[in-house]
Amino acid sequence: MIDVARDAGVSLKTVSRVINGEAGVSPSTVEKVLEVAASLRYERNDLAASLRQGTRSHTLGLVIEDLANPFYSAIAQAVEESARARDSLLITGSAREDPSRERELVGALLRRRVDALLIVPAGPDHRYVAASGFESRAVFLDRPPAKTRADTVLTDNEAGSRRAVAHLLGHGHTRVAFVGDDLRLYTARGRLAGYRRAHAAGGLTVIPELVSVGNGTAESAQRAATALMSLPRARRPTAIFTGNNRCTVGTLRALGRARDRIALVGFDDFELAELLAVTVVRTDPDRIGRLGAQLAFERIDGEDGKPRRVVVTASLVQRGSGEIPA
Amino acid sequence: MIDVARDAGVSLKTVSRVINGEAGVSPSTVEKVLEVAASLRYERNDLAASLRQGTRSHTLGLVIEDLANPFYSAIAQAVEESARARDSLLITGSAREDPSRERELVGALLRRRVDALLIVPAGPDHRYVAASGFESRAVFLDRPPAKTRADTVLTDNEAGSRRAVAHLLGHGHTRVAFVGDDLRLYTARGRLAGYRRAHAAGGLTVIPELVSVGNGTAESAQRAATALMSLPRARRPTAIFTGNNRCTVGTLRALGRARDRIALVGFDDFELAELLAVTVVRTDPDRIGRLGAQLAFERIDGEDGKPRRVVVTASLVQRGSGEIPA
DNA sequence: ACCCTAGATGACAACGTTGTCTATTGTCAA
DNA sequence: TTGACAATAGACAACGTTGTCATCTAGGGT
Repeated sequence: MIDVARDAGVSLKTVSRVINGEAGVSPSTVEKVLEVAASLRYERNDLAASLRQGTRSHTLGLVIEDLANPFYSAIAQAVEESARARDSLLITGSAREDPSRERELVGALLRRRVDALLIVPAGPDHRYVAASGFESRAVFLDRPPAKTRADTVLTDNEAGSRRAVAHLLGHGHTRVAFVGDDLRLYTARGRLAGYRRAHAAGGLTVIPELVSVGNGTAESAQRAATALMSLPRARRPTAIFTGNNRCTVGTLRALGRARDRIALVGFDDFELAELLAVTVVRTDPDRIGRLGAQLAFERIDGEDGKPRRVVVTASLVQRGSGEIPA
Repeated sequence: MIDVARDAGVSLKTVSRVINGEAGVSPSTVEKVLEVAASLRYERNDLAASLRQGTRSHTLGLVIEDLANPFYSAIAQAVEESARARDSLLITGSAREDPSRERELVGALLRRRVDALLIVPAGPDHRYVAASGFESRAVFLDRPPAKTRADTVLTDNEAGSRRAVAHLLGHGHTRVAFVGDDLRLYTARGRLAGYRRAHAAGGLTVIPELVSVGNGTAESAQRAATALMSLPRARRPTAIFTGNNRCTVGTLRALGRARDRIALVGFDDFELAELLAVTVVRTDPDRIGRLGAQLAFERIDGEDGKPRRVVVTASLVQRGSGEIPA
């Protein structure tokens, strides 16, 4: 900018005014400055500007589990879209279910002075966010913060799951298996709780050997489903409820040709579910991302009330696999 | 930092030294400073630091088509992973095939002084990147830059596509349809070219009515495939080659139950392709992202040779759908 | 001729860091 | 005792902006 000022024969401040479109500069000066700026390929340094202004960096930070998982990338896409609508850029990092990685990422984003932070939490303790004093500008997505209070956007896991399992029970199944994720995950716990609640509501008891909990990979779900299908016929499930998209994929792989005989409802929609005729409980990552960004921007705009919690409902989408009778 | 200095009774510079782990500070001073820093919840301002240092911002910019498309989100994930390995953060934006959006994003990233830029280009002209003087730190992914030279990582679309179509021809098909994307896309052109080359190599002429080009959505591919299937039997294709993952999905939807009678090979692998027994030409977005990041960091590290071009091969993965005879 | 005002412009400090250089110690060898 | 040197610490400027305030000019009203 100083070069532009020199070449245009004006002061630094005048160039600043022109670049930022401020009033109070004569048209002829504006023209001259813009000309010189263009010829010098001048690009304003936004880092310096936001340092000087001290307030906004026009940047949002997003810490997510895994950008390659369609559920999370849909969230990221929605957040990015919302950020752009507010002239902000998005810095993204994947924590991969590793609490220390989550924490490092959060630290890096804070040091980079993001205006707000959206987090799909992996860790068992988020007091460190509060300790940094940033909890009022943090929004937790898909899972609540632990040992800390902050804005949160969640899916109604339990209700969605209850509905799915009730749907299966309604088709006459009495041996409905659960293939879910590690119970350290909030979402996994909620979904298992819904599974239990549906059983209770239907007057059935949960059969322990039909409940299996994996480690979050499609492979572990595949192994679990294979094991279930290898049970003696009398103990074998006639329906399976899967706890998330990876579990559903793994289970589908395990079922193979048996798909037509086993009822299946999965949590999370996925791209080809329609083609595979898989009945699912549809979560809405786009909505989660958008609502999260909205809460974040409200905080940025000065909202300083108590932590808020928004719950997004999950609805059953019938496509055939969940309607196979017992 | 100034507060820490005051409270610890030392100079600003000493605090800076402690925070950055520089040598030449007595252990007792280090301890005192760290104590005060912790009690004040001090977090270094990386923006100010990189402004002062002037060299690196430890940030990579990524402009991608659509974060929600698994192909691109896999690229993003790979780039983010590589960035982290070099202590950098990733700023991502989706251009959604809109050249002006691409350009805005690039501008925003340059103003934010990213160390390098990775772009999946949407526009028909990238001279603006060269005009900004940043072309030596730009890496183009999946598609080459237009009217400009810069580092590029591409898939070998033509060879992959040739292999796929030759595979179909090898199974006796003589009426192989092409369901592809808008030919303004580099990848779409390369894939169509491979389709033609395979025909030429097999001594066949391309049948115009079997070549359809959509607008990039799964829906347009679905319509195209439906139209193909509605042709009178004698003119109907016995095999279809689809130009990317969205085209494959759309075509699968259109085929529905007819899937068992029509051979199909798709370009791009997708998560459930295995389950659906779809033969594909597998592209490697993870590799593209990693190689792109590698080129970018080499430039950051001072490499200033000519623009480089890396080509990633695409290999045929047989799963059944491509092996249905004519 | 005088003052006043509005418009245009500039000088300067500040944002939060760090690089460079200098000052102050204390230690050791000659 | 002196000088040399290392270890430690601080002063100051600078990175590229922008907010605040001051200055300057021209024009208008009296």
